[in-house]
Amino acid sequence: VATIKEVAKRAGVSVGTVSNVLGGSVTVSKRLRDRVLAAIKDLDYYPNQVARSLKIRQTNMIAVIVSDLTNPFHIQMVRGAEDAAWRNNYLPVTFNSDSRVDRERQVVTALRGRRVDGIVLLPAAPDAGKNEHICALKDSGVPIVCLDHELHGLDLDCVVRDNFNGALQSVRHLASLGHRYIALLNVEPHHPASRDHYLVYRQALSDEGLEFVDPFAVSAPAGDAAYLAAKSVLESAKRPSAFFTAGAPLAIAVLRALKALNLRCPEDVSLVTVDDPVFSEILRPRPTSLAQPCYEIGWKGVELLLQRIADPHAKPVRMVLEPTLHIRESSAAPAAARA
Amino acid sequence: VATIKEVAKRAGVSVGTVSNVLGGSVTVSKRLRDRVLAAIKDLDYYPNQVARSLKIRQTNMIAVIVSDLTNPFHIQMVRGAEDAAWRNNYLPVTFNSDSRVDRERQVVTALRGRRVDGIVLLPAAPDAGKNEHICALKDSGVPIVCLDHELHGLDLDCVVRDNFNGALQSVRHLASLGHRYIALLNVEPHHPASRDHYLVYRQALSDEGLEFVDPFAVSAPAGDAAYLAAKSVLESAKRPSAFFTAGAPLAIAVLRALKALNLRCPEDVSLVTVDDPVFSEILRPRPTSLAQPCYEIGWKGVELLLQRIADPHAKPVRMVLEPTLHIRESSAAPAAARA
DNA sequence: TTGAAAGCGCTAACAG
DNA sequence: CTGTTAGCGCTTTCAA
Repeated sequence: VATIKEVAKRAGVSVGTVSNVLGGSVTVSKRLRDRVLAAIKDLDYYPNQVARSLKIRQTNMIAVIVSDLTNPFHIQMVRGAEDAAWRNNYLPVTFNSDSRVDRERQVVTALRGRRVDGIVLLPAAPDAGKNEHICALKDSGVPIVCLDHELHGLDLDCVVRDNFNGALQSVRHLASLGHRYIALLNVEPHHPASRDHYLVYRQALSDEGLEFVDPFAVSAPAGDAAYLAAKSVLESAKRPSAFFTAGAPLAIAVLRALKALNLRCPEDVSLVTVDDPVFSEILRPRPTSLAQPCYEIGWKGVELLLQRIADPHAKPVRMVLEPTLHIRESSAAPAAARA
Repeated sequence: VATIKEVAKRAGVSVGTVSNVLGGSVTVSKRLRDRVLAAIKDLDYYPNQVARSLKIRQTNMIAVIVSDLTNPFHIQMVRGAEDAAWRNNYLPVTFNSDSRVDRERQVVTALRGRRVDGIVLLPAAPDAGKNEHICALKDSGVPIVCLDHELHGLDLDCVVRDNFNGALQSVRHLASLGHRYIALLNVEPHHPASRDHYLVYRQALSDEGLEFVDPFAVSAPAGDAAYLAAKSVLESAKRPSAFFTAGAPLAIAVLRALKALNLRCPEDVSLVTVDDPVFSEILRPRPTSLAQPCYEIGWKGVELLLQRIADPHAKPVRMVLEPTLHIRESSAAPAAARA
């Protein structure tokens, strides 16, 4: 591989001149510039960014770390972050901690040595107290912005989504359709968003003057447990005419339960769910759902990061992005209202 | 950020000594080593890998480029590649070309400057002739291995999957269950694997002495087109008792068609499909499917790459990995055989 | 404008 | 064993 010195020799100029045609602030005469360009082409020369990084003390790379590459939400964040980085002339390099704190630690350690200019991070352990490696990273002065979580006590820039307004919208949509009894199938109780969903659900019910029926608010991780939970709700004497579910796996569970009970959606029971980029495409009926601003989280995340790089001492920002309700086939007026 | 010089000063030794305790081949006396270690800890020193890379002329990074991060197959390849890289003390950095050749070109160009030690690549344009950037990359001496495709005329190491044995196994499985008429729902005709599937399907039928019925072999991209195609086959006077589908979206289409016609799976019609890591989990009945060795492709890809790095002049290797048939609920003996 | 030269932080001889 | 030093390839003063 050719070096700048070889290019200089072949063009009959000094290395300084080559460096200048390569983008220095100094202008080079057309005559020399042409010779240099020709030499570059002849030698198939690519400037060594490693050397350049060492000299200018920045790498022009930003790292994108997510905790679960198999999670479609995370993927969208990666895509958003990548696009924003490219657009700003940074090279996005992405890493997957695979939800393992030790792997995340490895990545972070490697990155420190590699001198990336900044990191957008979707943490592997958002709640647990095991984040000293992040803390050390921050203390060492590497700009970090946290995606989709706030790290307890770390005071980082972060961009998160608003679970409140979204869930509120969903329940209101159902209420405005005429539903009086709306059930909730929530994520497992210890999930970070679980409490939010529950609170907002109750809030929305009372806003709309609807009765809260305790056994209509259930939660389950996914799969058969969720199916059974949904089924039990639907078998109540006073069956709800609508369901709000906190995720696609849960929506699928409700759909299975409906089928098992010979009920139709949306004719007998309406459904609104937190969106999932994959399942929304294939579910029938097409689910009315709350699209999550994941791509935007990634995008805004690197924008925030770039600001932070530009001004390391600014006050940390907390940005919150709204989901959007997409009304599709799974929600309709209840049979009672239509009769 | 601390440098090796500062560490040396604080420990009262030379930089050479620090470098040696940091992993040089030379041994350092315990006394000095302890002082150095202490200084490193005090200063929170992380060796600058950029400088190191410049000096030793290798970065210890390998790049993983896939064309579609939203594709679960690609994700698994990334995971396999990452794990293999970490295990071999390389830092895997992954990139997503988003199926755009221009983005892939950007990535590849950036990587050349960055001097990654090697690249495993799932090309954005496996068939099209628009791969001079890959060609140039190869000519410049960067080790590359190609995943899941062979690049026309480029003579690279590659690791691909075997579509033959897998499809063969699938049809044989159905035949051994007693099915006499097995339909094929193939991917769209111009898809690279389409022809393979078709050929193997016919081969397998003739191996098993089964009749090939031309209208039973159909193809469609996905969604409603696939649904309609499946439905038309199932409405034939002499309906097949089993289906082999070339992917999860197609399997879903068959399932939808069965439901629409009031047929059950596997009681009325059996189904075997090429596996999909996501859908297999949620489909009911659980599909008998041909698991694709995607994780292994990624893993073996970097192993091959490491060999290539070790011996740049070895003859390129073409490694082919077999899928595995997982027998689940969607395949059973046909009603006729059970009666 | 152009060229010469001093490093960026690290490793690897080499000499002591 | 330890210290000194010459670069790795590039950018950036500083003189000419």
